[in-house]
Amino acid sequence: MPAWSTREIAELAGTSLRAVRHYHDVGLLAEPERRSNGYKNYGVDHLLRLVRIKRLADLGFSLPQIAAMDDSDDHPEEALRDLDADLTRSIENLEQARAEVRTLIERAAPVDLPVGFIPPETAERLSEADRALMVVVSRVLGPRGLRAYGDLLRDAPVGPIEAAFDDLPADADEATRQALAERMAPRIREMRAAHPELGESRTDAPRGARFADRAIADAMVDLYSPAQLDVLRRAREIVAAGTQPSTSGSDNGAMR
Amino acid sequence: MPAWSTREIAELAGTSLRAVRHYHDVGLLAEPERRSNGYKNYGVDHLLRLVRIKRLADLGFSLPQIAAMDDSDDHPEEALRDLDADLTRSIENLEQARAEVRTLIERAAPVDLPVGFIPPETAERLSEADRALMVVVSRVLGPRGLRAYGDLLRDAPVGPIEAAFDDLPADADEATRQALAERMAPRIREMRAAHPELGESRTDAPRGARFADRAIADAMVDLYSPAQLDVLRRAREIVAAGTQPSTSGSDNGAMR
DNA sequence: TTGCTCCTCACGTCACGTGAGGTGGC
DNA sequence: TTGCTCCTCACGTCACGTGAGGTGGC
Repeated sequence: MPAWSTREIAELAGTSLRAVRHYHDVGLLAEPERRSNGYKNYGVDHLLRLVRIKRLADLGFSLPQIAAMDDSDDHPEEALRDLDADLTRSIENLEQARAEVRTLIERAAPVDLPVGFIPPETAERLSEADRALMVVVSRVLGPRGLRAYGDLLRDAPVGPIEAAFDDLPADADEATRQALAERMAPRIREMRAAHPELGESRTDAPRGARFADRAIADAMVDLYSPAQLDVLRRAREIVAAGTQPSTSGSDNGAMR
Repeated sequence: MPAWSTREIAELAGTSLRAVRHYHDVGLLAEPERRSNGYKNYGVDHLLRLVRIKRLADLGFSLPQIAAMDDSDDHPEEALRDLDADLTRSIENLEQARAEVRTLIERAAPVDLPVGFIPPETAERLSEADRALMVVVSRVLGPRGLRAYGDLLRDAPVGPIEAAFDDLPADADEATRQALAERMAPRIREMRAAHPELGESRTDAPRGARFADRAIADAMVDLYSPAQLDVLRRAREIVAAGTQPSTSGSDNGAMR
């Protein structure tokens, strides 16, 4: 008469002691007879069942799936095909993640910006505030709007005007701000001309153009100093004064 | 001033409401100021942090790993390489499982027997008891012993003698059992001659030859009827009487 | 008497999901 | 007053891991 202890069948089946008890708890494995001292006494039937459970679990079946299978069914074909599909899905998801991770490594790209949104060289020359703003923009715009902003950023000039804006002191006086605004206005005009699609960049925003506008405006208030915001406002006014009044709402000044 | 509600940043970041609260609970995300009514009021800084958490989590980092990262580090190269290795390991494990599942499907093989132990045609012609015994044997022997038994099973004859053994009534009388034993003895002799490696099949048993012997013997007691066991015993006696006494211990009668 | 094995609770893990029960703003 | 949103517990999920505290056999 076979007389295996819990530890023995566990080792025979290649599982842990706790796993055997867990299978008892969830009703996957019947409890065996006890000896007079209360010790469990497992037989061949338990080992067979346990080996089957362990095998199916190793293949990737969940315990409820194993419980639902007919124990006498040697070859549960449908369940196997379903499992194959599940495994394939899982593998694809992990491979997708790994591909992204490898892209990040190879291109030394920042993890925060969505891959492919803007090239790493572009990301590198952006100020902290600009990059933060880009993250907000990337969450709030639809794919079309995102592409428009990405293109804009890629072509964005980087020179003394931009540096002056980035480094503008919080207490810059009237004259300084007005002067900077006047230097920036032509730039904004150029960018809008080069990227007419920006006007419709918020039409496919997932949560609506209004929400996107407010989010971007709010973010700018948070990310730029009052002096910088004042310069942007002045520059937009100059641009507006020199052209037809825009019929679409605010536009946040075509990137600075 | 930005003023997003919990639901709003959750949707902006593409996470669930509960996830945001969970990140608060585990200290990954600071709680924002409250309005007078106790509602949370999130700002751009929270959104940036949340987007980063979500992004890293999607790539496969655990929350503790994310917590351990320097938030100002744009490109945590070492962590990315570690993650790449982790993902590769996970993918390999799943691919291994999928390969086994596909082998099972293609060859319509029974799930209980280890792949490659015996070919499916062989498995198909075994009796219930024999297959159960094989499962026990497969858990108790080492690779060398397993191979020996696999070879033995593959070559095992299937004819009237085996059928007579399988169908032996539990109340078969003396004469019947003795007659069957005499017919089986030559078969056993042949099998032992053809598979001399069987004598050492238990030398690489992971838990020791004694344990393996006892387990197999116990299993046979469970799986065969007393009449069948009696026939095996008689057949082994006949074999032993016609040959030199074996120096190695019991051998469970070379498969049945 | 001393180790060693076995037993039964029962909490911990991981990243949230899912109500329960209550309150504030329109 | 009626929905709708927000809030805070707090238990559930999944497959066990890991002690805690106690007992039996040599």
